[in-house]
Amino acid sequence: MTTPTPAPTAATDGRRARGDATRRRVAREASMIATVSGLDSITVGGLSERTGVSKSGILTVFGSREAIQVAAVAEARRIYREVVIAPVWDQEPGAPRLRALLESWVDYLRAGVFPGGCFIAATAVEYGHRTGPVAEAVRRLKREWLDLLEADLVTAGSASPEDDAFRIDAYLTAGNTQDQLAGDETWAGTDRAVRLALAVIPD
Amino acid sequence: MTTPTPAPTAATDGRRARGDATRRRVAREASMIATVSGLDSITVGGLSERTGVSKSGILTVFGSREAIQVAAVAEARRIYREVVIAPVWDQEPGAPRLRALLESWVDYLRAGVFPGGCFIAATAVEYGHRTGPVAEAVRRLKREWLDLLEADLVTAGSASPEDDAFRIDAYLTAGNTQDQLAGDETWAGTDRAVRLALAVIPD
DNA sequence: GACGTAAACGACCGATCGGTCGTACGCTGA
DNA sequence: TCAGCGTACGACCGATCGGTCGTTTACGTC
Repeated sequence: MTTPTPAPTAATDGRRARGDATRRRVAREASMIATVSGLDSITVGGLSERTGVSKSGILTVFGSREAIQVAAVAEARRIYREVVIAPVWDQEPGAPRLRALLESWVDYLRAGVFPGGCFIAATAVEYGHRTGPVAEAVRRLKREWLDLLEADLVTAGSASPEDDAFRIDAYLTAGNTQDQLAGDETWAGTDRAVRLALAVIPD
Repeated sequence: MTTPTPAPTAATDGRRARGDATRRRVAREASMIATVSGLDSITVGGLSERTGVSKSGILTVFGSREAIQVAAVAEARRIYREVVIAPVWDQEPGAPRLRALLESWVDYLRAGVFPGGCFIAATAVEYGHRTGPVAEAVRRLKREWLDLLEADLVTAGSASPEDDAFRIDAYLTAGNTQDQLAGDETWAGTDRAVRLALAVIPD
């Protein structure tokens, strides 16, 4: 929040400083809603209530509801990279970084960064078979995550990196779902997921 | 309200034959919609268009939208038991039945029984952290499936049936999601899932 | 064949949806 | 200082949402 907006698309032009702040606030809230009720349940009126920005104010900045959904995915990606990936990126690539990544991921879940658990897990299923900009953004996000796992698995000397990335992702996703379903705070699902995922990593 | 609630287990009472037929037709269509767009996107108007039954006609039989969603889960469970489980139930319990179950599951996906892939995978995430009758029905369905796997894993002599049921379910769910995301008809995700799942089964 | 009741219908309700429009405010560069 | 543009607002729009109500249809029972 203190970073001087290294925004990917948003203009760093001083004239847009005010709008960018609103953009991010709304997009951030939208990403929160998405993990709880899905990207589809994002409504302009709902965002207006939560953020205090008027409906028309939100729509002047984003243009359409679909643009809000795309921005929500982008913001979730930004948060994900900041909270999960960045803290472990200085670790030695391969098995050590993978192990650190798993710990970081479970921390991110327990910290309640997103109120509805893992953003990717929540949206990948929902928009799996749809078309359009939102679906594409979701697809890209999931693909990016799997590629990240696979790259470090290659470095770690995995005999079948693609299979192993699939397995690790499957465990984490299933663990997240189980914890969401159970509703309790024991994190039994993610605990099991990380334990099984660690067994996949070579060495 | 004073909803008639024509019994959860469809009455065989002759007087209700007509209503039951409509009930099933609508519930079936609702379950199809749920796999594609989620249980939340079930609308009375949409069901009316697809089935030809009027909006008020649907609501006189079900009473409320929530009742339709619950019925959709129940109908999906019925279909699932009929298409996936029943055909392999005569197999020898344990490893043989588990292997047959995996093949049956992948057949059920490729046959396009549900247009949006696996019903359980689609709904478990969506209603994971909610409360109410619909969420409870979804939870029960998922629990039932995991228990089914675990029971046969115990018979098969698994050293840790709970872990192994978790792993098999995780693979299948992730495979389903991957195929939905890819959109192609190669079934690469479910192929991989079944292959990895088979490796989990003892013997 | 008459009767009773579940089933199905069309019309209609208030609420909310995404989105438009005209206007007012405030910051920035000239 | 002032013009210009990005930002934000309230009011309003047609469409659609879940649901209600009174009436009509169709079927099973006697």
